Amino acid sequence: MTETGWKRRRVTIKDIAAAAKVDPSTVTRALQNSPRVRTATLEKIQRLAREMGYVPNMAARTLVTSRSSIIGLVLPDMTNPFFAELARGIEEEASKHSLRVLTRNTDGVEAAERDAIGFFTELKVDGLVIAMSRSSTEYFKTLETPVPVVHVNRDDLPHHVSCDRYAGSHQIVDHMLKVGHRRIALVTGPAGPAQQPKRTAYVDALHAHGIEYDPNYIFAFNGELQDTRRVVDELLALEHRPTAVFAWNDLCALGLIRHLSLRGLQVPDDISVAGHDDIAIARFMDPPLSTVHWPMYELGQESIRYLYQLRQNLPAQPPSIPSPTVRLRGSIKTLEP
Amino acid sequence: MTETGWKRRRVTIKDIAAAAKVDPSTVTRALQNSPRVRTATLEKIQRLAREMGYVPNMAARTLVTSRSSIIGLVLPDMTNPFFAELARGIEEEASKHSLRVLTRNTDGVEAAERDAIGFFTELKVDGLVIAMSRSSTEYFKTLETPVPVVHVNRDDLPHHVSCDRYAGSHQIVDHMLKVGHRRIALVTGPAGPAQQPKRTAYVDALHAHGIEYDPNYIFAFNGELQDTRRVVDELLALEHRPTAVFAWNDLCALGLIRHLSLRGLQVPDDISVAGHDDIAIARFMDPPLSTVHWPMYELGQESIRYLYQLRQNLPAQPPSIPSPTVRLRGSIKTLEP
DNA sequence: GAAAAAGATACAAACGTTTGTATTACGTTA
DNA sequence: TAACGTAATACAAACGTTTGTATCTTTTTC
Repeated sequence: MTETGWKRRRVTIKDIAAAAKVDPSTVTRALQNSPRVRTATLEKIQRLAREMGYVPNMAARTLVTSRSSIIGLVLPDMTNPFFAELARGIEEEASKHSLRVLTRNTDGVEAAERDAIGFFTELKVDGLVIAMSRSSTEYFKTLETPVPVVHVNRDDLPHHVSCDRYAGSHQIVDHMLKVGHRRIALVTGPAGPAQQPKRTAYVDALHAHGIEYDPNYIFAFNGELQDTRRVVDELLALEHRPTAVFAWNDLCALGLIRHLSLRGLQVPDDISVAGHDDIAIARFMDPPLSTVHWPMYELGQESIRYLYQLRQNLPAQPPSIPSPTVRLRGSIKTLEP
Repeated sequence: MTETGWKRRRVTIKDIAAAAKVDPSTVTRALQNSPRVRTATLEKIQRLAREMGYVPNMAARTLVTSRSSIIGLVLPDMTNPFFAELARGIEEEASKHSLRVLTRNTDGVEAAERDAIGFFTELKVDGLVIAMSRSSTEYFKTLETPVPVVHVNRDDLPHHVSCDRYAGSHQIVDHMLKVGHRRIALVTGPAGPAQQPKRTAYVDALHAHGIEYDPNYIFAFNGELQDTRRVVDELLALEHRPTAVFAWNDLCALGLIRHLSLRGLQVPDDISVAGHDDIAIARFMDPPLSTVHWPMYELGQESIRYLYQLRQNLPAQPPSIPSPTVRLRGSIKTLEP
């Protein structure tokens, strides 16, 4: 008749109630520090709960309150450092509000995204953070979730957290122009809300320096790292090879640098490269990557704060995130003036 | 009296029961394709459920069945590509069993780890995958979780999924020796189960080539990327500078290469570097990193399969994962013989 | 054609909380 | 000291499922 190894029943509120000779409802209230219960009783109950190793049953609680203290996070791929950073920001901030985060990857597939949203509503999450979704504006407009939703990097949707897509890109292209580059290639990524502002910034910056933009210097990158090889091939096939490239993002820049190197071109001596996002490894690349710092971690934090306000029907206004800034490191070369 | 915008009550099993003129219990059974209900009824109910937009209430289900279809994942930091890969493997495999994955980061802090485990039990997860935990063997041995636990990369614990820590390391050091290196430095990481096997493999490989290992060539790296700078400084301060370095992991290698470069040493021409883990960007580094491929994705998958067996009390034996293999790329130079 | 077997469905309790309301106990005031 | 207000606690219903058992039908068997 040994004690250990017995799969003993979990201790519930009723057990505590019995031990304290009190009604279960009183236990609940004591546990949430309600002023309705006398201090002495409250303390006794809390002590008992601790001693007996009480651990609340979330399911039961959720059933009656229909809130789960879970917030759902939908993103393309957390393996991508860019999103991983977001996830950390969200998690950190969520834990301050004692909210938990459940993450689903969608690989940018719209169906997966909708499925994830379905799952989360089923789970009665307290809120939803959706990052970089591919789904259409219409879909979200008609979507009736019983919970608040905050979108990250989707300026076109009602409740979003984002920052200036134009400014950073403009600034870094402008910088390249200022240090003497005249032929600058732009590598664009898969269609999405980030597409247009970057392109406009690029064109504008060129114009401001009296340069007409040349469509031949714009390359479409499909988002897969391997695809950078093709881009490099095309880029080097140009009659007047660009002296600088503004890459879709840092990962893209990484791939470009790699394949340029394979083709015998050193960055930045033979060609300059700028990235976007400033993922953690950017500064450890060789050469360290000059890039636009996109504050994913902070965006994550803000999205939770925003959600939190929304949740209690506060008159929440979209948080304002400072404009992204340019981080100059070693991958852009100053040309002779 | 418009329809839209009304916050209408969620449809429950009872609603369907009413609509189908049948008992709720029959609806439940129909929904889980029980043979106890007549085919005609079953189809009617399922159709109704679809039409009425029924979505099950997880909380209620969990309350009565005490299973949540959620499995908890505890890892140090999903921002780290190494663990991100694991998470994807787990998620992918879990979704095949229609299990969902909830992730918590612990930053390698033991307290955070225990808290996470507590939270997950509270949530009544169906299983727990714990990766690279710092907590002591004793803790886990005495830990009484009501759910099965699988450890990733913890060969010392009862239920684990891992692969040969010795083989890959031995192989890559052996390779460096074979191509002519004689002074090979080892960079070790923070204490953990991976520590000893790597070191032993290193020492053994040296011995096999008739070389006595020199403690001065072993460097302790604290796991923070910035710390690689110090390591490089110490390394270069050596009287007889090593011609090759076996780094703790790929990220460490990245940092080392970076700081070596800052000090004017090119990899692999001036010094060779080998990594460990083979994270996604390893092949895109400059030079592409020679490393030991550690199959985190597969380990993730296996951990779920294992968990699944454990969960139904099958006589589950730890899955066997093939030994990690060496991926030779450009970061190890062949010296003159 | 009656009894037995099987098939289909209904009943009811349970899971562990939370919360609005009812009740009791205790001071306070007139 | 009776009436009252308030503080503390108890009662009971509800949340939406699941599941063992009971009941009612239909089919099979002799």
